[in-house]
Amino acid sequence: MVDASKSPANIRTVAKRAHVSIATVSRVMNGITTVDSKIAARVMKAAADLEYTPNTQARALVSGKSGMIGLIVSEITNPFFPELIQQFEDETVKRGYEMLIGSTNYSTARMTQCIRRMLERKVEGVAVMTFGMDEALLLELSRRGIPVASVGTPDIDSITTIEVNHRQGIQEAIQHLAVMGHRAISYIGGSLDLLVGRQRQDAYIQSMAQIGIPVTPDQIVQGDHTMDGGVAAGERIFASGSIPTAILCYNDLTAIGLLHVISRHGLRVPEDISVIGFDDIHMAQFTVPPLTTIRMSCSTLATTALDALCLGSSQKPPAPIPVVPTHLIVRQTSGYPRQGMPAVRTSSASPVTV
Amino acid sequence: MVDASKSPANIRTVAKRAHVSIATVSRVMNGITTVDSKIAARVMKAAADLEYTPNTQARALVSGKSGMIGLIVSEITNPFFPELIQQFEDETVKRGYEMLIGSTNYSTARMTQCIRRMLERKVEGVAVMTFGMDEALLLELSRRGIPVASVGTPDIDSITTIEVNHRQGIQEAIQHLAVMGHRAISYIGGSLDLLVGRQRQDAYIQSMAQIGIPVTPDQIVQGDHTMDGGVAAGERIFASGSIPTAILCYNDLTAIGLLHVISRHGLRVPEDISVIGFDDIHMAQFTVPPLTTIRMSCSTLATTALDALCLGSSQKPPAPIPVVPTHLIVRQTSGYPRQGMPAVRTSSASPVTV
DNA sequence: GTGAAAGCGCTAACAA
DNA sequence: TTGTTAGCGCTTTCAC
Repeated sequence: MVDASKSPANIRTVAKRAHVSIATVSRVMNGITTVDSKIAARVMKAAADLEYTPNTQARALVSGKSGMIGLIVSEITNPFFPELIQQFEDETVKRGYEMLIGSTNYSTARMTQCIRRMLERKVEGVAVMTFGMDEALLLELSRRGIPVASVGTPDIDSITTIEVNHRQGIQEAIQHLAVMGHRAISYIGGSLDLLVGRQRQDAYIQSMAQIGIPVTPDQIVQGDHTMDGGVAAGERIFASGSIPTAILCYNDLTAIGLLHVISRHGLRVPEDISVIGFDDIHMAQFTVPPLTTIRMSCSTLATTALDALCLGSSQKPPAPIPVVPTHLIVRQTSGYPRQGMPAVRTSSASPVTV
Repeated sequence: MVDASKSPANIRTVAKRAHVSIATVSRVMNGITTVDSKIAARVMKAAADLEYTPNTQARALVSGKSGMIGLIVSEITNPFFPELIQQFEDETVKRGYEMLIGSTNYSTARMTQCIRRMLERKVEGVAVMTFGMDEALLLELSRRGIPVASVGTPDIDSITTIEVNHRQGIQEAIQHLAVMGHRAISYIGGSLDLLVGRQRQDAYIQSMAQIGIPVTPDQIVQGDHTMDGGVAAGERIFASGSIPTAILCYNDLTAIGLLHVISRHGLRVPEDISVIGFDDIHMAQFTVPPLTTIRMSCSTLATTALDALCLGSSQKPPAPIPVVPTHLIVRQTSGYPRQGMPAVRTSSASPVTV
């Protein structure tokens, strides 16, 4: 053991101590097997004694590989993303990479900044999990030779698209509701600026058509993928006076906001209104009552993206578009509708008379 | 505009195009003002034309500064941490750094790995927000000359400790309950392996003593800072048969799990049981009913830690220990207790008549 | 005010 | 199998 308070050991120090050349040290540290095992052992010991860790910067500089993978998410405060990030971190570290994370908060300025940071740090690949992103920015990356895997991007040759089959889960949800007798099923959407916002809304409309109910505009309420947005949308529905028997939400956060509003208005879930979310964040199991929702597996998303980035392998495969499935998870916010319109209860908060 | 698909521009390319030396380019890129403004402009233009971005690796190699700050958190899936990370990201980027994140998941192996990664990447400082961490690991960092700011670490000279005044918020909570007439106030704790777990529990015990109620062992139930832990602890309380009129929880996640259990048992919050959390995660505003909780400001935590890392300034100040306050936020899970024990209701589903 | 040149710590040709 | 050496792209003296 050595006093490491002085400048840390470098490859030369180790070489000297092991009585070999720096090339040999380099080989040993990189697991090149053509080194005599005796010598290798000596080098390892010297490295250990000196607490030597290879300088990543130098290694990156000469090899041109930074050993970092970028992950761009929309907002880290939406619990879905931390769960995704967690998976990502595990996977990247497992593959010997470092994860560089960036969040866009739906702002173009931040997206641009994110991309610039990724470029500067010379990431070896970028996974874009924003579910909708300025195409030009993505092209900027791939134009510079950086592999990009992005969910729900329009067809661009140089970018690996990962499809999420939103349709499937939403269809299951609508049918689940229809089977129980729901007809008045509204939808609180996410931003239509995001591709995923449009996709989920389309899926809702089509699934409704499939059960023979054409959607009217007033059945679609605009949300913004936050709990606050869910609250606002919920309030608008209550204010409209025509309360559906079931509401499908763009995501779980929206649903949680909605549950909050419903409770405030003294109605009960699912007796008065059924609520279905999307994402199946962990929290969904613990809402009151536990949230029926559509699961999108974030571990699948993470591994798919990382695989698509083709790390290790030399070239991208001809890429059959990977598709991530979604499925309905039935918990307790969905149930049989009452006959007719839900009765509004008198409540301490704010009685609504319909 | 130039075809960037070929190898990216470097400092030499730019120098050539601007008809200057690489030293001058370097000066311009680093904002050294001794450069003739005409020349500087020419360099800027050349750089822009070539879409030149300085190579961070090379810069790091020669300067010995990586431009990265490490942030170590316990678990990214506890919403408190993403909120903290968000603040951190904003702050580090604002200060011109990159954030390298690591999560320990309370596992020593992962902590070790985290530290190693930070060391390898030559971070210029590490903020440890795990609220309890192997001291040796922290020393390892500071022994190598890396500034460390850590919350709730025992006195170590080389490490900046950030204190959180858990006591204050918990005292406010207990008094808030006491004033309303609660006497039977239980506590669902976090892991006592974590310093913060011990601190909060002590604060609970002392605050109870302050209102004249010595805590008996059965009033403290062990949780594990997760929603599942909250559920389990709640179930144990119900199973014990002696149900308190109020329960203080180690954190909001625990409280959310507890709310879930209470609802399942057909009791009402706060009429039957008052519940108080800790952290004030954003979600706390949207639970049903909205959660009374103790706020620990994560932006304060982030900026305090970053300031403590003394980035930019040359040396650490003599460091009066920074203290982050906590405060009670009263929402709707706390209220007046009923007289006597809460009545246990027959079913979870059926309407509650009050 | 500007340029030439010496490295930062490492990898990868190439030699031996 | 091992060693020598030439850079990777940049910052930073030190001359001019």
